[in-house]
Parts: sequence; C-alpha cells; structure tokens
Amino acid sequence: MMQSRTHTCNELRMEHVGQNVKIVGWMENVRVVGNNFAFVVVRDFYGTTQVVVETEEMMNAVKPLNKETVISVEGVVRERASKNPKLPTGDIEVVPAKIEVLGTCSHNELPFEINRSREADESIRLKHRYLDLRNPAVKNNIILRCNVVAAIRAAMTEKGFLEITTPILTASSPEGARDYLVPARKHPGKFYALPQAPQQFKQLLMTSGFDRYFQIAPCFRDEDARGDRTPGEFYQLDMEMAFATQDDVLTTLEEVLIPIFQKFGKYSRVSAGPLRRIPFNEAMERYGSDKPDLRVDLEITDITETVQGCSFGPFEGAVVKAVAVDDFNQVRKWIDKLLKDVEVQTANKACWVKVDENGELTGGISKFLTGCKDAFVDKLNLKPGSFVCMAAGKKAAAQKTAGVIRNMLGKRLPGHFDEEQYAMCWIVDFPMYEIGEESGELEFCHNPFSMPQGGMQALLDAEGNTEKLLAINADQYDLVVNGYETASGAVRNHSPEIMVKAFQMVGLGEENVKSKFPAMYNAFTYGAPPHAGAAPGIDRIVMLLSGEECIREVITFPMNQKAQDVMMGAPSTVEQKQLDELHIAITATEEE
RNA sequence: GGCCCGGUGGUGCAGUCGGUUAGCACGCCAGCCUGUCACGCUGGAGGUCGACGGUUCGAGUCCGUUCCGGGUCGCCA
Repeated sequence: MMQSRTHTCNELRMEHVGQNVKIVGWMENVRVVGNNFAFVVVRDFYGTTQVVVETEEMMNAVKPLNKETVISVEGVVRERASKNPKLPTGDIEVVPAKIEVLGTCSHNELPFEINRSREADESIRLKHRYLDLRNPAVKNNIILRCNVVAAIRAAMTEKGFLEITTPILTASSPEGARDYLVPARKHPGKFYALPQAPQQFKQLLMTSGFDRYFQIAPCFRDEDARGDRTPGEFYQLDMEMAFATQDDVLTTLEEVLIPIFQKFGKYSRVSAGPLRRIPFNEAMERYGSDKPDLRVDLEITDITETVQGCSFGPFEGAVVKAVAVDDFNQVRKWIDKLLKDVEVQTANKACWVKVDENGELTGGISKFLTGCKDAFVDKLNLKPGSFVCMAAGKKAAAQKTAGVIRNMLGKRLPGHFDEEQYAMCWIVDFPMYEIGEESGELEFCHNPFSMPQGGMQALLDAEGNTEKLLAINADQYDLVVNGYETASGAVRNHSPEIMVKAFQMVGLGEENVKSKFPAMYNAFTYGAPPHAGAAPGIDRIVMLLSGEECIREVITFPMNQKAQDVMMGAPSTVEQKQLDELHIAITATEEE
C-alpha cells in the first residue's frame, strides 16, 4: 500500500511528469466537460491540483461525491494539454487510477461557497468557522499571524528577552476593565480572575531580578466589542526591561516591530526609525486624537478666539475647532452625509461653510460669520473654493469631533490620504491626572503604575494645586500605526514612597495602595529596579499587516459582538451539580 | 443602555408611487458537451420577504412593537 500521500497539492511540477503519486485533500470543484470527462480540483493546506477524469470507472467514483468531500487520488502525473499559468500546478494534472473517500461531506449544499465565504454574513461564517477557514483568503490571515508571532519571538529572544508565562488564574484587579471571574471551588464565595494583562506579574519579575521579559500573553477583559477590539480575549506582546528608560523601550520596540512591518506588511512603505514622537497635548491639538492617522495630511486649527462674538449659538462660550481644505467641489448631499456620519461617530454635531469664487463665505453657517469673516478667512488661510468643517463644545469634545472630521474629510476627498503605507509614531507625555467626567474629581488619567515625570519632587511641588497636578505628565507612550493604538507602555513607578504620594493626590491613602496592589507594594519595599515596558497588541498588528479592517479576520475562532461563540455555543448553561460544587446560586435569569 | 445601518429561496443582492405569478447572479438537481480552470449551453426544483400586531379592497413595500446581525457612543487601569 502506498504511503498516506507522496506530495501535497502545491508540489507537483513538470519535473514530476510520469511519476506515480498520491495526493489527498478536499474536492473543491468538479467541472464536467463531456461524457466521462471531467476535471476535479483537489485542495489541501498548500494549494490545489487538478485531477482529470477520463474513464467511466473514475467518473462513477467521483460523480456521487459532494463537493468538500475528502478524497485520496493515486495516479500518474501528466503534462497538461492546455496549461494554466495562473496556477503553480497549472502545467500538470494527475490521471487517477484509484480514488478513495477519506471523509464524506454529506451536505450537497454548503452554508456558503468556500472560496467566496468572505461575502457571506459574518454570523454564518462564525457558526461554520471550520468551513470558513478552508477559504485560502481567510486561512492566510491565520498563517500570517503564526509567522508574525514566530518572528516576534525570534526578534525578542535575539535581544536577550526571556519568554516567561504568568498565571491565567489570578486575583481580581480593582482598577481597569471588568474582570472575567472564575469561582473557587475550595473557597466558597471567592473568585479567581482572568488577567486583564500580566502587568503586575511582569513588574514583579523585574523585582525578582529578571532583566528582560516578554510573553505573547492572552489578556481578558469583559468589555464590549468594536471593529478593532475583540470581546473577551486578545493577545499582547507583553514586555518589560529593568534599568531601562523610555528611550530604551521605544528603541527596542522600533527595532523589533519596524522590520516586522517591512517583512510582513501589505504595504511596502514603512516609517523609518527613530519614529516621530508627538506629545499627547500636541496630538490632541493638531489631530484631535491620541491615535492620529498620519496618512491624512490635514490638521486642525483652533478658531475659538476668531469666532468669539459671532452670533452662532453653539459657538458661544465653547471651544471651536476647524478643519479646512482647498479646491473643494463636493455637492450639498456629500456635505450632509459627512455631517451625519460625524454625528453618528462622535455624538456631536458639526457645521460647515464654503468660500465662493469671489472669496465670500457661503452655505452652512456663513450668515452667522459675517462679523468675523476677515479674521476667519485669515486664520484658516482660506481661498476661493475652500471648505471648512467645524466642531464646537468643551475642549475635549471639540478636539475629538474635529479629529473625526479630519479623518473623514481626508479619506473621502482626493489628494489628502496617502493610504498604502504604515505611518507610525509615538504619542508621548500623557498626563498623569485628569478631571473625571462623572466624578468631577482628580483621577488617574491612565494607569497608576506610571512614574510621574519629575518623580517625588513634581508631586510635592504640585500638591494641593489641581492646575499643577493636571500638568504633570508621565513617561507613558503609545505606538500608533495608521490611526490604530498598537502598543501602550510606560516607565513604571517602582518607588513605594512615590506610589503612595501619587495615590494621595487623588485622595487615596497608603492603605489603599497596599490593599489594592499588595504584592507589588510589598515587593517594591524589598528593593526594586527602575523599569519600563510596553505591550503591543498582536491582533491589531496582524490586522494592520493583513490590511483587514475587522479584527475578527485575524483571529482563528473569534466571538461575535455580543461575546458569544456561536460555533461552540458559549456561553452556555451548566449542570446544577457544577453550580452546587462551586457554591453558586442563580438568583435571576434574563426575562424572556 | 443610547443612536445608526441591515434582515427577501442554500449564499449574495434587486424590488419604483402599496397593485397580476416576488426578480437577478452564484450554488443545487437533470440533460448535452473530450481540454476545462469564475467552464459553456438547455431545462428544473427551491420563498411564511426575521417575528408579531395594525392601516388598506390589497403590504416585501406604509405604521407600531419586538427579535437577530453589524457599526458607533458609553466602556476599554
């Protein structure tokens, strides 16, 4: 008996002509061309190979089979009479002597056509993900992901980083996102939590004396999904370096990630290192976002002063931001669509005005701007044919809305969006504190583990002065690629004294630090090295490399927007016995 | 939880002002075809138009409610 297979479906070439071979795979298609004459396309992981059926016996073997049945074909390789240069195996075909069924597909109609599965409704694709993944266009994203992860591991290891795994069952963290909880059978009423990130473990590793750590780490957060955010779980390249500065981390990540983008990216143009660094406040002013898409060449102008005293109600007492473009020749319908889309995406209204051929303001809110027309035109450097889209409100809202306007205008108008590249930058100098929208109180802006710039002295100088506290920045940094937050990191606060002080500023006492982060607090009292690190998102990176706009396209078995796995049926109810063991009583069920 | 878009044979879509038998492409079935490769040609089967209620002589189409999917805001230290 012949071996399980002699060649894959992407191996046979002219040099194999005349050889006896055995190939195996899925019957992708059957093209019947005449009486007892047909072409059968066999597909495996590696590619496709054509099998030519020329006899009644072989026709009878193939005819009853549904597409996607797994078969083995033994036969002779022959040069094709008419070759197909589009296929790697297009020069040859296999003339079968024996066709065997290895796995029957009992469905003569599939939920979708394999090679066009991406056109099918996503919920159907996810329900039959094992079929969806047969589509090379779907499967290739997963292969890309494997290769990217392997390359990242190699690069990190090369730089002397150790890959260390950290617990999946751990303690709930009081800060941050909602935890996934796991009931503790041996401890009634107590719970493990799945880690939102290995943050505390990696800082403890630094304290233990490990110099350079990394991990391709699963992270679990029970928050709602977005197009670029999978619900439930995602992966990070979690890394940390002892005795390191911000520069050390940024340089290391540039050296690891830029080559990854160069090697695996859909676009050949990649920002060269050292990458541009944009302070947070500058990014918000110029781009209206802490994750600007630098492929768009437009910038935001603050016109708050300029439109002071104009009679437009929404501008009164508000911060006003504008995005201006020249040579604008879109119709009213286009503008209306823009305003509507801006409102949907930001929950804020935008307004507009045009400059006609005589240099006069026209359309939109032009009649309200007559009083400040000259200053307005001057400030925005407007010409006949210019278009201005504006957002007003509190500073943050106006910036954010203008940021969305900047993106939409830039990407929809010709000449302002240089798409086919990876435009990368660091956003640096994030503020340490902010005024919480709900509480109105001073809160940590990002995470409380970051070292404030200036250390203890900066905190002491600013103590009791909200204005000064808000001006304190941290060496906290995000890597932004094409408008996506791709990594986030910081120089950590490794001093228990400064940590306590930092918490005091937001009204939390030493006891609070100790009880919230006991392990880290205690560990740091035994001598901790200065350390810094970051966590690039693997899913986002692969999404960018593949050119996909939906993160689920680079996840092998993704959940849907409601955090359900419709293929496996998760989440599901469990047996009463399991609940009893875990000391869990269901007190209320969803109302039907 | 709010808002936006969508739901029409297995799949993807069209369906005008409310009006005859709900169209098209792919897939499926049958027949023809010995060089196809997005095979071609002929014929056929396949529909509770997401669900419920309402308006109307008449609803895929209009109204209300609701379910499902996606996007987005909130949320994501």
